[in-house]
Amino acid sequence: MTTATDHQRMEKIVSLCKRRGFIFQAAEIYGGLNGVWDFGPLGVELKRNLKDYWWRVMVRERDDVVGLDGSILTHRAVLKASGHEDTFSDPMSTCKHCKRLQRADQIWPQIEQSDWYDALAEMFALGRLDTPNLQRWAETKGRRDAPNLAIVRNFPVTLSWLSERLERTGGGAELPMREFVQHLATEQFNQTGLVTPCPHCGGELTEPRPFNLMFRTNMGASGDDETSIAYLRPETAQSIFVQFKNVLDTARKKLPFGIAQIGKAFRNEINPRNYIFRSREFEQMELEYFCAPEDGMRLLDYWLEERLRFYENIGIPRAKLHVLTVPDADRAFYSKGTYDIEYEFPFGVQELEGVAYRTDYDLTQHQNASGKPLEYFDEETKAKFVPHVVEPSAGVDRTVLALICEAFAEETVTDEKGKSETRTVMRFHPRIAPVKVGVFPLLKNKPDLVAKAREVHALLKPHMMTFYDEAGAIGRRYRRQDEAGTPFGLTIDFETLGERGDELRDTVTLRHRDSMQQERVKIADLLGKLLPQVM
RNA sequence: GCGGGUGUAGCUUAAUGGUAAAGCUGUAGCCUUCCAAGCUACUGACGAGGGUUCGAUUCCCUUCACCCGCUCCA
Repeated sequence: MTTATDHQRMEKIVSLCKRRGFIFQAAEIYGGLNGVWDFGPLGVELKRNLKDYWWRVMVRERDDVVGLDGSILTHRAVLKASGHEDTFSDPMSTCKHCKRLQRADQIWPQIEQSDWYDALAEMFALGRLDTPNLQRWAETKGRRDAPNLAIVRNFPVTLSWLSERLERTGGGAELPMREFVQHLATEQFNQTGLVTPCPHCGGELTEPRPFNLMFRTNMGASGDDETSIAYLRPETAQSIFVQFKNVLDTARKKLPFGIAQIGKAFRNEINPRNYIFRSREFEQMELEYFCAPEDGMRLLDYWLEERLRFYENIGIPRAKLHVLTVPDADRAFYSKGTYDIEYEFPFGVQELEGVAYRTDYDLTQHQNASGKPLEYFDEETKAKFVPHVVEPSAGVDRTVLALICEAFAEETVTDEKGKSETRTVMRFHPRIAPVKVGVFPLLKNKPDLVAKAREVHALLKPHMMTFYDEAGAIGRRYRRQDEAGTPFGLTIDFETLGERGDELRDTVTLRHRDSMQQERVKIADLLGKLLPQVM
C-alpha cells in the first residue's frame, strides 16, 4: 500500500530530479508531451552508467553473449509474425455507464456468457419474448444483472421503439438474437442508432475506437499507402530473433549462447503513469539466451539469480526486490515460466524486469513467416532443432527511477552551534553515480590553490566523471554535490601546497558523501584509490 | 478513455478585476583556512488558446500537462 508519506516522498524526488537536472518533461516549454521525458545532464550520466554496467557484465565479461544494435524502424512483417500487429490493433469500446474499457471484438462472446443474457436467450429460443415476459424480466433479473440496459432503465420508451421496429420488419421472427438484444439496449434509436450493450452492466458502449499500442509510421516518398507502413519497435527483442541466423553464422558461437541489446522501444500506452515509470518512449536492456529445449527451465532460474545479483551490485538491496512467479493464467501462452523482478517504489511494488522462458515460439514464428530456416545443428548429437530462449528483459528508465528512489535520503544534521538542518543526499552506489568526484580549491581567491586544484582535476578527468567547483564556501559546494549524489569530494588546501610541512605536501582532503568523514590522501594515490570503487 | 485534484520564477509560498511580492536556489563580484556563513548586484513566473470586460493571473469556456482512483499494461 502506498501512503501519504510515500506520495510526499515521491513529490520530493520529482522536484529534486528537475532542480538538479536529472529528468525534465519533454517539450516542457510547449506544455509537455504526455508520457515522454528527457534526461538532463545528471540523468544521462546515471542512465549511461547503468547501461554501461549492464553491457559490461552481460556481454563483455561473458564468453557466451554477443551484442546487437538493431533498427528502431521495423518491417511490418516482423511484427505480424511476432503477433504484435494482431494483438495490438484491437478496437476498444468504453461503457458510458460503468466506464469499463473493453475489446470490441470480445463484446458479444462476453454478453453471451453474462448472467443477464441467459434468460433472454431462453425466452428468445422459445418464442416468448413478449411484453409481459420482458417486463417481468426487466423488473427482476434485468434490474439485478444489467441495471443500465435501456429496457431496464426505461421500459416504456424502449418498448415503443422495439414495437415500431417489429412492425416494420413484419414481426420478430426474422430478427436475429443479437439484433434483438441491441434493440433492448437502445433507448433513443433516432439519436444513437442500434446500441451494443456493455456485457457487465448493459449500458451503452461508445463506438469502437482503434487502439494500437504500436506507433505506426510511413516509409518512403510514396507516402501513406498500405505498403509503406512500418512500425517503431515495441520491444528490442524482435530484431534479435530476426537476426539470429546472421549472428549464428558470423559470431562462431555454440549453444547455449545469448544476444544482447540495449535500445529504445515505443508503446502507445493508454495511460502513462507514475513519473517516468510507464513512458511511451523508453529504453530496454534485453538478452535473448538461446539454448537446447531441455535446458530452458534450468536457465530460467539461473538468469533470475544473475539478474538479482546485478541489482544488488548497483545498490538496490535484495530486501527491496520482490520476485513474482507469474501464474499460468497471466503468462503469455508460449511461455513455460516467467519471473517478474519487482522493486518497492514509493508508489507501490512494480516490475523492473521480466525473466521469461519463451520456448521456441519467436524463432518458429519467424521461420514459418519468412520461410527461412532458423534451426541449429548440434555437431555432437547430430540433432537439428529450433533453439529455445530465455529472456531477461529489463527496463532502463524504470531501473533509473528505482536507483533514484533508493538513493534519495533526507537527514537531519546538527552543526557545532547546535543548529540543525536537513541534508538532502543521493546515496548512489559509486559505480552508477552520475559524477564520481568533485574537485574544489578551498578558497577561490588564492591563485596557488586554484592552480593546484585544476591540476588535480586534469589528472582525474580522463578516468571518471568529475566536477570542478570554486564558487562560494566549501561547505556549500559539498552540500551541492550531496544532492547530485557525488560520492567523493577532493579539497585542495594550504597543506597541499606544503605550508604545513613537507609531510602533507601534495596531499588532499578526501571527503566521503555518506559519512561526511574526511581523510588525507596523496595526490599520487588518488586514481588507485578511487578507480576501483567507481568501476 | 472515465472520474477527482492541481497548474504564479528552478524550488517553496504570497497578493490582486487595474504596475505580480518574498524567501531559498542560480549567476557575477567582494569576503571566506573544511560542511548550504556574510555583503552587493543581477537573471527569472501567472501552462496554452479563446471569450466576457475599458482592462483578466483573477470570472467563463476549451485545451495541454502533472498527481490520485478506475482501466490498461502482448
